[in-house]
Amino acid sequence: MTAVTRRERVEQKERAILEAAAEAFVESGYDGARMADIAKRAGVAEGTVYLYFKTKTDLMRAFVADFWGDLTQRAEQAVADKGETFEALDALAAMHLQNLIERFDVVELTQSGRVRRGDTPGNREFMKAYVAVFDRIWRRGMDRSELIETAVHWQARDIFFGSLEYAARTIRLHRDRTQASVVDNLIETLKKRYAVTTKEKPSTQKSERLLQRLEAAVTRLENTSNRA
Amino acid sequence: MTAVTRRERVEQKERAILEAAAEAFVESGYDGARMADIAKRAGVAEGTVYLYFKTKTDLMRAFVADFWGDLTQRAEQAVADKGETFEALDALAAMHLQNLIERFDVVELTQSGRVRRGDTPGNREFMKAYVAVFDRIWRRGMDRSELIETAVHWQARDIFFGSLEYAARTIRLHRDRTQASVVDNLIETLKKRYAVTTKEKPSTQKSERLLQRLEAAVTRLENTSNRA
DNA sequence: CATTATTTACAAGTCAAGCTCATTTTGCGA
DNA sequence: TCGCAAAATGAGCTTGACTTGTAAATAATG
Repeated sequence: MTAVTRRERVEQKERAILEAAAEAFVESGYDGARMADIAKRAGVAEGTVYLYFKTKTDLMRAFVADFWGDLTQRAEQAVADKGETFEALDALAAMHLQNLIERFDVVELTQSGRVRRGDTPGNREFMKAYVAVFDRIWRRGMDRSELIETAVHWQARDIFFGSLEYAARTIRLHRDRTQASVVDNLIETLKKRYAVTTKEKPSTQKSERLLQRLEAAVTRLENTSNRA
Repeated sequence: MTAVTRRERVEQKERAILEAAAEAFVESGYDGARMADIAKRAGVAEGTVYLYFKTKTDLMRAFVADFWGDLTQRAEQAVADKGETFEALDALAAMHLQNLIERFDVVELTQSGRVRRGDTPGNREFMKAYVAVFDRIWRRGMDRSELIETAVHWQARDIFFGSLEYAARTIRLHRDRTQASVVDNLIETLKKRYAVTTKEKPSTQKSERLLQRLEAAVTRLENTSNRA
C-alpha cells in the first residue's frame, strides 16, 4: 500500500486524483464537477491537484484517454479469435454498442471536450487507437477478398461508428429497443453493401456464357431456316 | 426600423440579443462567449439580457432551436419535389451533409448542450422537427412498398444520420474527401439493404425461366438440324 | 547526525464571469 | 402634466477555477 520510492508515491497520488476525478465527472458531468470536491475525494489539498494536472480540462483529458485505452483493450480481445471479417465486425459492434450504452456519460464527455476556441480538442484523438481495431479488420478483409474491391474504407468506418453511436442514444431513450437487433441490422447492411458474394458472380457468369451460346445458336438457326 | 407598439419593440430587442448571442457563440463557442460581450453587441445592459433569457444556457438553447428550425425548412424544400423514396433520401442526405460541414460549430454546440446533471439536455429535442422530414419520407416509402416490409424505421434512421455526422467530421479533417461520394455510398447502402427490388427479383426469376425455355428449344432445334 | 537544499503539499487569496437586485428611466393612459 | 407600471440599468454578489506565499517532508551534503 504505502509505496517506498518517490516515483511510486507520486504515481500513487496521481492515480488517486484521477480516480477521484473520474467519480466526480461521471456523477456530475464536466461542469458539475468541482475541483474542490475532487481534491477532497483524493484526500489532498486543492492546490495539490494542480501540481499533477495543469487545468481541469487536462484532468478530464487524462480521464477520457484512460477510458478509451481500456475500451481498446477490450475491443482487441473481443475481436481476437474471430476469423471471418463480418464475424469480427459483429463482435466489435456488439462490444462497442454495449459500452456506448453503459458509459454514455463518458462518451458525451469525450465529445464535448471543452474547447476554448483555438486549441484542438482532439475529440477523436482518444479514439484513434480504438478505431484502429476496426481498420485492422477491414484491411484484412480486403486482403482476403472478403470485401469488394470498390469499398471505401473510411466511408464504411463512418457508417459503422456513426450508426452505432446514434443507435446507442436511441436505445437509451427507448429501453425496449434491443442492442442485438441493431448489431444484426448493421452487419447485414454492411454485408449487403460490401461483402464479396462468391455465389452470385459465378452464377451470372454462367448464365452469360449460356446466353452467348444461345444467341450464337439462334443466329445460326435463323440463317439456315432463312436460306431454306 | 423603429417599431411602434410595445410588443414590437420587445420582440425586436429579443431578436437583437439572440443575434448578438449567435455571433458570439459561433465565434468563441459556448464557454468562450461572454454575457457582457453579448449584451454590448446587442446594445443593451448586461442585466437586460436576463430579462429576455433566464440563463446563458437558455440563450444558447434558443439559438440552437432557431438554427434547426431553419434547417428544417430547407430540408423540406429540398425534398418537396422528389417523388421516389431514395431520390428524396438522396436530396435530404446531400442537404444535411452540406449543412453539417458548413455549420459544424453549431452542431457541436447542439450536442454539447451544457448539462448540469439532472436536466435533459434535449440533444435531439431541437432535431425532432428536422428528423421528422426523414420519417415522412420513410413512412411514405413503406406505404408505397418501395421499402421492404421488414425494414426497421429507427435503425435505418440511425444509420442515415449517424453515418452522415461522422462523415462530416471526417470530411472536415480531410478536405480531399468528397461529399458527393459519401451521399452516393450511403444511398447505395440503404438501397441494397432496404429497397424493394421489384425489377430484379422477378426479372431474374422470369429471365431464368425464359433461359430454360430457350435452352430447351435450341437444344431441340440443334438436334433436329444435326439430324438433317 | 545536523544542516542545507529541493521537492511536495497546503490553503488562503485572486480573479473572472454568470447572475441578482435596488434604483432609475421610459412610455402610456388619464 | 402627472402617476404608475413596465423595462432597463450596472454596481455588486457569488461561485469556482486557478495562483501563490508559506510550511512540511524528503533528499543531499559534510
